[in-house]
Parts: sequence; C-alpha cells; structure tokens
Amino acid sequence: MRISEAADACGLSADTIRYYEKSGMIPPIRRDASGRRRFSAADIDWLTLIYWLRETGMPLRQMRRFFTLAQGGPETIPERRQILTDHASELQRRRENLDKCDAVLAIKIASYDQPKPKVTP
Amino acid sequence: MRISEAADACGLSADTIRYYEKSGMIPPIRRDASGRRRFSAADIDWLTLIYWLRETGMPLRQMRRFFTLAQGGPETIPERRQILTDHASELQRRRENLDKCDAVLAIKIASYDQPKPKVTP
DNA sequence: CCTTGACTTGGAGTGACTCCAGCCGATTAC
DNA sequence: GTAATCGGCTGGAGTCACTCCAAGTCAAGG
Repeated sequence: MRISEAADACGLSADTIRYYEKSGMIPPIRRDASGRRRFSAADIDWLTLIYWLRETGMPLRQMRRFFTLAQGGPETIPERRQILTDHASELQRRRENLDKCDAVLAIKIASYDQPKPKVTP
Repeated sequence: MRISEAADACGLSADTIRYYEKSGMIPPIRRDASGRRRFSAADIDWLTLIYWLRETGMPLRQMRRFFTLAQGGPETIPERRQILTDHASELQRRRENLDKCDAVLAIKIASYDQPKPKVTP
C-alpha cells in the first residue's frame, strides 16, 4: 500500500502519517526501491488505532509512550492496558462535557425563542 | 470581579481570557482607575458560554463570528441560533466518535487478555 | 518604607498539525 | 523517445490556540 491508500484506509492524512513517522509514534515504514513508503496490513492496523486515539483527543506524548511500550515485550502489557483504560475514562469525562454543553446550548437557543421574559407581564 | 475571580468563575485561565479579549471574542472588559479589568456578571455569563463552546471544540473563528453577531441587533438571532444548532449537531458527531473509540479500545484491551488466539489448537 | 502579590503588556515558545517549494521516479500520451 | 503528468519525497515555513515569561505598575499589610 502506498501512502495515499494508507491515508484513505486509516483516516489520517498523508501529511499526518509522515509527521507521525518523523516523530516516532509509528514504526519506520518499509520503503520500496525508489524510497517510497509501502504500508503493511499491520501498519494500517496501528494507524487505525492511532486515528481513533487522536480523534478522541489523546495527546501525542501519550501515543508515543504507548508505541514505545508496544515495541517492548509482553511485560509492557499492563502499562499499555492502563493507558487504554485511562483513555476510556477520559472519554467518559468528555461524554459528560458534551452533555453539559448540550444543556447550555439548549438553554441559549431557547432564550432566542423567548427573547425578553418580562417580569410579571 | 477581578481577572483571577473571573477565571475561577468561568473555567478559563486568566491568560486565555486576556487572549480572547485581544483577539476580539469577548467585549473589551471595563477597567478600573489603575487599568485592571473589572468583570460584570454579563461578562462572566458570556465567558461561561465561551468556555463550554471551547471545551467541546468550537473553533475560535466561529466564536468570533458568533460574538460579532451578538454585538449586532436581534436581526442577527437567526444566524446565531444556526451557529448553536450546528454546534449541537457537531456534538452529536463527537458523541458517535466517542462510542466508536470505546469499541476500539474495548477490543484492544480484550486482546491483551487473550493475547494469542491459536488457530485450531 | 518595604515587601508581597495580583495585575499589566508585549513577545517568545509549544503542540499538533498543514501547506508548500523544489526535487525525483514512474506512467501515460503523442 | 521524450514530454507531460502524477504521486511521493524532504525540509522548512505557517497556523491555531493557547501558555509562559520578563519587566513593569499598583495597592495593601507589617
């Protein structure tokens, strides 16, 4: 797979993939004879996970940590699991924020329908 | 109210409030004799709305647009309402993303518990 | 009067991209 | 066969939304 196909497959842009490779959040991608990246299915899997972590706001620092651990052996699994479960709790917090914001928006929008509530009309 | 109190009240940092004032997303705040900002209750209300919009990822460009409209008369209400309802749909999209990411995380976490599914053992 | 602490400004630094110039190699068009 | 086009390469500049800092002002407390 070439970078444009990889980008389509995982949802990240080609620029972002190159940037992630440069900054060590994904393994160095294999190159063909003319120096172009060729992505394996495993690369795509990794990029897809990264895509979802990013999409829900995981900082790159933490992704990098996760990647470094994944390079190590299975003894790093507990910490990897911890990072993912921590992120899952973060998602819960975000969901609550969305709810709160929904409420604020609903109140604000409603206030446009009843623009000036008179005091004892 | 002074800036530190305003920051506590709305959830934004003092630096962020100053930045938002500089870049025209909130009205210029009244100053006291020695040039310090004094925040009214209306200022805090505005900042609190801004806080929730930002917290759920509204770009500053759009907040600025919304603020500019709010400076205008009630004839800008339809567009203001539109911005808020658009943002509410965006929140819905984000909520779906969170769900999707939850699923991806659950699968990944589960894979640590059953690390190597043997093919017909 | 001196210190402390909260505030002011302008400007530099950061994270995470995003875009672009200028180059190279492969494919297609004539 | 060679010209044009396409996709990809690198390094570096630009952007967005802060965040931090230096250097200065001002007010209150001891």
